[in-house]
Amino acid sequence: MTKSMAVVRSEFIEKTGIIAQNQGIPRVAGRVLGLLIFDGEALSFGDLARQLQVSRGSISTSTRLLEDRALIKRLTKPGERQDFFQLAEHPFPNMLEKAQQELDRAQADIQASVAEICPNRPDIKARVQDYARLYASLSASIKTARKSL
Amino acid sequence: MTKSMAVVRSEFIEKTGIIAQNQGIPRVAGRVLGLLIFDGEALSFGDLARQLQVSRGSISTSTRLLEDRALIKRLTKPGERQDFFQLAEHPFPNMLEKAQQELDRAQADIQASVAEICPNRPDIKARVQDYARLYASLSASIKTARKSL
DNA sequence: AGTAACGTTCAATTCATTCTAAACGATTTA
DNA sequence: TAAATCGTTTAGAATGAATTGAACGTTACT
Repeated sequence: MTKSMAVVRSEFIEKTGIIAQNQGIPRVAGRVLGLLIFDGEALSFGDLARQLQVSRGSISTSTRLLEDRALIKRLTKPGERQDFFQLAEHPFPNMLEKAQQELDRAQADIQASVAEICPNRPDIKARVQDYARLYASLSASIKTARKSL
Repeated sequence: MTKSMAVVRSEFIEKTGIIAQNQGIPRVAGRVLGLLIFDGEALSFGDLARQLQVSRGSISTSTRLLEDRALIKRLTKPGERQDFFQLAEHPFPNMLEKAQQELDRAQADIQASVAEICPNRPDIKARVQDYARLYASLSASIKTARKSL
C-alpha cells in the first residue's frame, strides 16, 4: 500500500518541524520551511497560516526568522496585497552558514578563557585549549560541507 | 589587571553551561563537564554538588547523561564510598559521535519521505532529496572533524 | 470617508524542560 | 542494631520558550 501524496507531504512537513525543533529553531518555522521545500512554488502568507493551521502571528515571526537566515524569500506580486514566500536559491548552504557562526562564537568564548589562564598551569591551559579546538574543527568541517552543496 | 584563577575557572564553567544549553544539553550537565575539564583530576559526587551548588539529584542525572555520551568516566576508589568522576580519555571525538548520530537520524527520516514520493513528481523528489543531502554532507564532514581531534 | 484585508507587535497563555527536595533502598560506620 | 551516608528516583515547583489572539498602523478597495 503506497501512501497518497497528501499524506507523504503532511508527514514530511511534520518531520521538518521536529528536526527544526531539535536544532533549537521553533517548530512552526521548520514546518513553514518544509512546506516550501515540498511545494516549491511561492505560497501566500494566508496560505501558510491556513495550511499549517497556526496563527498569523506565528507565520509572521517564522517567516521573518527564515528570511533572516536566507532560507526563504519574500515576494510581492503586482496587484496582490498578500506577501508570498518561496525557497531561497541556495537555502542549505545558508543554513550551514548560520550554524557555523554559532560554533565560531562558542570557540571565541572558550578561547577568551584560554587567554586568561595563567601560564604556570599549562595542564589546565592545554585541556581548555583542546575544548576550543573542538569548536574550531567543527566550524572548519562545516565550511567544507557548505562548499560540497 | 589579570583575573584570579578562581574567577577564570568560574567563568569558564558558566560558559560551558551556556554552550551546553545552546546545544540542547541541560545546563548543569555542561557545568559539570566544564568543571571536570578545568580541574582535570577526579572529583567526588559530593564535590560536584557542593562546588556547583546544585542538588544531588541534578548531579545524578547530569553525570549519567555525560557517562552515556562517554564524555566522563565514573570511578570508585577502594575505601571510598563516594563515586568519583573525571574526563574520559577522548571526550571530544565522543561528543562528535553523538552529534553525528543525530544527523544520521534526521537524514534517514527525510530519506524515508523521498522514497515515498511518487516518481512522476521528480521536481518534488529532487528538492526533498537535496534536503536529505544536507544532513548527509554534515554527517560526513563531522566524521572528518572527528578524526582530526 | 468608510470598510476590509494585510503584516506586525506584544501581553497573556500554554507547553515542555530543568531543577529541587523529599523519599527510598542499599551500604557503611559507630 | 541504630544512625549516617551514598546515589537514584519521582512528584512538583520554577523556569523559559513557543504560540495565540487581540490591538495596531498601513494600504487598498467601494
